[in-house]
Amino acid sequence: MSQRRAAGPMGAMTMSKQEAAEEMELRRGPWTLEEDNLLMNYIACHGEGRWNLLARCSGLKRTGKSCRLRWLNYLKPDIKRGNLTPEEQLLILELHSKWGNRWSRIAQHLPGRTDNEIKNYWRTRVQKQARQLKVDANSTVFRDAVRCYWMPRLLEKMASTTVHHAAELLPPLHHGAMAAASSSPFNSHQQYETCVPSATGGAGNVYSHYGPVDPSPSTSTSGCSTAAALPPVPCFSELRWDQLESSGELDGTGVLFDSALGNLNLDGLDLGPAEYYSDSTLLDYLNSSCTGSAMMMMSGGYNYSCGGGAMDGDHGSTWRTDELCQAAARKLGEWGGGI
DNA sequence: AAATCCGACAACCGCATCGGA
DNA sequence: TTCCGATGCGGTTGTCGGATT
Repeated sequence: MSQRRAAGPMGAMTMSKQEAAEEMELRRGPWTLEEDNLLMNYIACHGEGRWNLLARCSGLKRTGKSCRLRWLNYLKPDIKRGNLTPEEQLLILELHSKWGNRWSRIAQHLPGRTDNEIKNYWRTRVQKQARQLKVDANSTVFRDAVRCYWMPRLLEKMASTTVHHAAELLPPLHHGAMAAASSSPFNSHQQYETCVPSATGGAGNVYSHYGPVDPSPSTSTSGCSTAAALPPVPCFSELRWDQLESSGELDGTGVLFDSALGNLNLDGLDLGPAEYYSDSTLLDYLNSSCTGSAMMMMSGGYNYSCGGGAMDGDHGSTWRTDELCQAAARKLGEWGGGI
């Protein structure tokens, strides 16, 4: 890394010779192993804090600020390295929705993770998705998208990596995250009934509904809460969306797949390429026994809806996998419809 | 094989706040 | 009460390494 100087040439000219000399000696950029050892040894002997004093007395040619940052973000023994787990990601999404960019506050709830790490995660992963969706990451619309899609996916990941009920393994705050995920407007059967578009309206649309994720472990017998019970599912992209003919008309709330554009829409908002949602599934929620689950797919005259108790497909199936077709039919049977 | 692009993350900067003199 | 140094926080930048062209 280059050894940048804090002040430009003109700034240096205004310094005293001594100040300039001191400034010249200050190191910047990546820390060396020797510097790390110096810092760790000093803190081992004298403890944390008093960073400017530390910087002066330790022999490090760094600012106190730089020493503090290096220690807190990298050298501190309880720092957790490696990728964020789905649990941690879920917690970040939930806490950020509550507190915004209060990184240090969020970090307090993720032991071993630093505010810097969380901030970087948000900027590189979450904001990237927002950019792709052409929405502001702090907008209500994006937060809803996170709650409706991202959180359920993380819950699925969590469930797939544990043999126990996910909720039982999580600290209380995670229940909040689950509740947020489950409170999606698409995750309540009651709400669904009021928001689902007409099965015969808007030809060419695909509506999907993510099944509820019950925050309460005690209600797992309903089948709604046990993400762990969801079967392995084929990739969403296997559905060959590109073969669906769509007018793109959206009626009511839900998820629209506009196959003409290849994008998903949420309540009229362009959510970007369908592939982005590839590992989420219409299918797993259809396969789940949750009664609140619902999905609608309307494409070029092939109109299906699940969850409202009706499903018609007079023009034949446009489902692109046998699994999805079977699951839809099964779900439809449960709800009293017919394919 | 070289050049370019891009994601990830460490580090820096400016500002706000705190606390002691 | 005011001043000033120390510390904390969030935004931004720079660098590195892997992927892609």
